[in-house]
Amino acid sequence: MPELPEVETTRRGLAPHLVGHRLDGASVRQPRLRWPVPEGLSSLLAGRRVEHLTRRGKYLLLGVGNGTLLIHLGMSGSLQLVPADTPAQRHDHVDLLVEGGTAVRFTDPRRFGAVLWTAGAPSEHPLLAQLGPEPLGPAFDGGTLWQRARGRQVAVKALLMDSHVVVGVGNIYANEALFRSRIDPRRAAGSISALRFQRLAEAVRTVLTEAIEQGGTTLRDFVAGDGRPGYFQQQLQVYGRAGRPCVRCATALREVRLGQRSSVFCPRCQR
DNA sequence: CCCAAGACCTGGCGGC
DNA sequence: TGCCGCCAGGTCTTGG
Repeated sequence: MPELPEVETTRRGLAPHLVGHRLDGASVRQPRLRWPVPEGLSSLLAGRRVEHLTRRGKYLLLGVGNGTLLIHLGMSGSLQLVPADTPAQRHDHVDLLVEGGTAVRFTDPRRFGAVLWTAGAPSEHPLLAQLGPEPLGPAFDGGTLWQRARGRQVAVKALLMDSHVVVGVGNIYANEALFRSRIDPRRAAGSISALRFQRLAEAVRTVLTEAIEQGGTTLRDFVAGDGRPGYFQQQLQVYGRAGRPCVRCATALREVRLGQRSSVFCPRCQR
């Protein structure tokens, strides 16, 4: 489900209901996520006021004073605001209880997501410390991509999806950004010119920005924290369109697998 | 260091 | 209808 725009959409939906509010604790029904949910989570949170809800890559960071709750949605995770007495379904693993009777409910059928706690600086947490720049921040441009690509044989699409190179670009938006910048996803990263990386970085920026503006991409049942669906799916030009005509030249779009991920591209427009 | 594949999970779909 | 294999928005870990 979630790439950066979906995580950001979730963050924006939840922030007004969390920041400045006090937590009553947490209810953990299934602690076995990607990593175990910390024991004693509820007492760490109980009575604390939420200071901020921010995002680093695809991680949500909930700051509560004595530490930070790190939440990753994995492939199938979502967060929704519900009345705290709403009966839990099979995959509703964790509730963050907000003073006044609401809960932020973490649901994740595949359990690739994570709910972790760090008492120190989040940026020093092992999972965050090695992350590349934010694609919408000032540290990301074609130059950083080109630098990281030098001498590398990996497919440019794999490089783009490497969170140590740049965070937040998952399979959907990698496909879309490569189409927009007319780069063949299979190209060896090190063989691409600085100018073309400039165009790629620009495409990453615009496609993510547009997706955030439209509330993310709704696939299956993604909904933001406030329960509204995203509308970006209608804007996808290649993802999920294998065999259908290219929007630019009408050539049938091709699908190949790169690093076990489906990659769709126009064999004529993308070189 | 670089790269590909495996691992972790569940659910939905197409095909037989 | 039932079963089987494959696919899915992520990313850490392992092995060559």
